[in-house]
Amino acid sequence: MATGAAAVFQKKFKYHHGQLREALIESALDILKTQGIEGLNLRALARATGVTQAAPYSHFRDKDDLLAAVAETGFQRLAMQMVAEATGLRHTQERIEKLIVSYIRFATENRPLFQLMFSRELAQMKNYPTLAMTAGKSYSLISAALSKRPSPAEDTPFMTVAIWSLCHGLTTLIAEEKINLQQFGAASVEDFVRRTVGIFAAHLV
Amino acid sequence: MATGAAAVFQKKFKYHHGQLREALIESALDILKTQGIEGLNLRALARATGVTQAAPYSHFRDKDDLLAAVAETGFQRLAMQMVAEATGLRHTQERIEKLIVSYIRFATENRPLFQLMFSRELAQMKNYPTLAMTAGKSYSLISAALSKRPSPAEDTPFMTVAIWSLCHGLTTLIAEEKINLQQFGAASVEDFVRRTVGIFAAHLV
DNA sequence: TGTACATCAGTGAACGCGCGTTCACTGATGTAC
DNA sequence: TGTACATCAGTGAACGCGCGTTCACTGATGTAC
Repeated sequence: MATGAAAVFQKKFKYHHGQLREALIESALDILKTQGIEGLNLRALARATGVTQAAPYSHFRDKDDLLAAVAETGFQRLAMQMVAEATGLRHTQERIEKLIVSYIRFATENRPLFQLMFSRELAQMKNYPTLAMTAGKSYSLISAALSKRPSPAEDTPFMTVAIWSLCHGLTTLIAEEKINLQQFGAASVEDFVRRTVGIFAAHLV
Repeated sequence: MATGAAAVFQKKFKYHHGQLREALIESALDILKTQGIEGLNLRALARATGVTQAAPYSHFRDKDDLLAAVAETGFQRLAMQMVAEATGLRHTQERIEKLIVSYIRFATENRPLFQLMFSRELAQMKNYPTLAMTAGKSYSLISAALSKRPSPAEDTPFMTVAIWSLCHGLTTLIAEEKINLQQFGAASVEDFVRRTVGIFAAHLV
């Protein structure tokens, strides 16, 4: 069942798996990709990882615990992707645009994972402090880009929420197909974001 | 179980209810308010409406059908509230601000309903054309307000998505408690929105 | 270097419940004559 | 105006399955001596 990266972790013929925790997370990401959130249940997950359905309980307290770990991996990768794609861009507007484009790309290319990351199931999990921290990384990237402007104004906090909300709003609406890029005659996501964020240009110095 | 408005529709002692469809939707809204989405299942719903658990099937094909109807009611009320609160405001910026404030208020005061309206369960329902139409009403309100500017510029379409995304993004982030208004030293939602939307001011003429 | 033993990751099977849905029925309503 | 009958909204009971979780167990691993 599991394909690609997850297969690496499958050592079917050893009784002790060795890195089952990582393998489970990887399989979960696979399942999300191919079957969506609805397809992600512990039994299917165990099956895909080549292990009994009780085995995950050696590594995760319950399903929530596992979902939290999967989501956290998602947030980490999202932040890493944003950092990687925006390296070298020091001009504020360019950098902000790239960060947003990266955010949108991540969401559209990993839609079920993104849905999980912002699902209400996960929002209820107050007991996962590292999750909240990791989730804050992408916000920090945008926040940092804005506060390093040559002439930061006193409206910077509001500018930051505005850009952040714009980023997240655009992304969810695009990912859920409530905004259709083609209708705007935009050549690409880059183009679309440039023209949308451009409206803030005066404030981006 | 059902309280308030829903109670009106409860006629426990008549075999034929008479307006069960409306009563079910009303009870569903009650349940959402008190128990959240997780608490909304057909059995509990029937119980709250004072009817057997098979009764709803005379009015709704299946659970999805019912959820769609509930969500549609939500979209209708949202749009109505926005219209009502923004009546008389003709200055573009004022009107936009009021529409956004109204949107945010609706979401925070009807959080589970709002969650349902934008849930992935609902997003999958392509077979409910009236639902999609009703869902578009609040977008139309913002779009209309912007296109009626004295000097509409050619960036109006992008302006519209930007404002719309800002509106929806702010709202979800506030409703899911990922943005905390107090941290911004904003006196009220109105104040917060004014200062956030204010950043677009130059473009709002 | 080999043996005894604690540890614990994984097995296999079963529990149990929440919940959507179905089915044969019954009671109320309204319309034709 | 009263009676026969079709219609259909609601009843009561049961089906069934997906899925999280538990439990007594077993096989592998590593450490002390």
